[in-house]
Amino acid sequence: TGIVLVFRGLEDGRRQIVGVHSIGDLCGYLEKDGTYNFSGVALTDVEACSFDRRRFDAFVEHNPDLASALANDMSDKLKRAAENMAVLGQLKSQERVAYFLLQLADVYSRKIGMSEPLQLHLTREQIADHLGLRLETVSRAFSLLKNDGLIALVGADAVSILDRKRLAAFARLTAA
Amino acid sequence: TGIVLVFRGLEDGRRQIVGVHSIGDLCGYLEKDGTYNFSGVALTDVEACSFDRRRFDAFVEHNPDLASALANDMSDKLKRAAENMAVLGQLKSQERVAYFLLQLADVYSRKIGMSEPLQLHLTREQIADHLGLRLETVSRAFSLLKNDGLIALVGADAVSILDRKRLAAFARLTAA
DNA sequence: CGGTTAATTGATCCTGTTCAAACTAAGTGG
DNA sequence: CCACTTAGTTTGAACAGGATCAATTAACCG
Repeated sequence: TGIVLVFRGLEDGRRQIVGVHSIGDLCGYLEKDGTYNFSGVALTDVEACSFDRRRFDAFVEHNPDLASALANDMSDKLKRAAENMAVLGQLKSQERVAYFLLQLADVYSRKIGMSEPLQLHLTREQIADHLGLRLETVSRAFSLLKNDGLIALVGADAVSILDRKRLAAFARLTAA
Repeated sequence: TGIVLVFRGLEDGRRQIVGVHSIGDLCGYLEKDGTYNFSGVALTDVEACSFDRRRFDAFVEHNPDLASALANDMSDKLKRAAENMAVLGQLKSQERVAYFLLQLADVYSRKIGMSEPLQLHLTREQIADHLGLRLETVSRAFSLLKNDGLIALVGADAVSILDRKRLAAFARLTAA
């Protein structure tokens, strides 16, 4: 349970949030050698299960079903990662924010049965780090989308999607 | 053998190159369902082996070594993908180009024993699509790096790295 | 050698950054 | 209960890095 942010940081403080892990996600099991290339922060209280690497691998080896589930998970992460590259490389600020919201809505509806309005759990700055923008730009994007009637801001940490269709059209790549 | 570009395209022509596959790489084996989310172009003549999906999976199941090799490959791709996100999200044009060159040099030295000067095999536009820039910006970045004495341009499709140290310092994230 | 494609360079414009100020919401202690 | 603090958000104005448009130059090939 809980939400964990995985990110890559540069020495000068810039950082890129690389994944948002929540309930049921595998996390950090990808390092073969001892090195961790990414850092994580818990945003909420987190409950996690940890496994001994060797024993886990051994167990997987004898459970083809689990192995293929893991492979699927990886392949899914990879797909998502590639998608995010397209977002970071091609989309402009408002498109990125629109995409982010749809992605989030998708995760929520899949993990927990749809909660409207959408709880962000992330500050503007964290969203910005995720999307390769500055917090001010994210804030402006929210305002613009609100003025266009696509979303509504509920407090500072929640959003309602008012016009999903148009929002999706806005985020050229459809999330899911 | 050969070089394949994997990319994600939007309807309006923008596209993000998501991976550069060359000799020995697995390619496109990640789709569990029938859907392909990414496209590929062969830059050079390509020789590839294709396998029947079912039989391949079955074979993997009985070869733990192969299975773990595949898992390693995936995990490596994932690491690289996350790294690229940081590049796309945080670095500025010249840093991206510097990173790209180091990454390329690394691949070459690993796959083929170091070939100096570095053969790009990509047009400025393809590099731009890879780095989330425009071809003009890439060209300017090359020029600037050249004027700073970090690299030398050999014809239009090859580059010599003159000062690897400083170049690496320039690309805040070290490739490899 | 001429013709074609890609690369370079220049000038202008626009998006997002940066710096700064004002505003909001949620605590905290008197 | 209310003034005061603090962290986060919103908004504004000036600036900068890339994008875009356009023209020139270089490399390649028949």
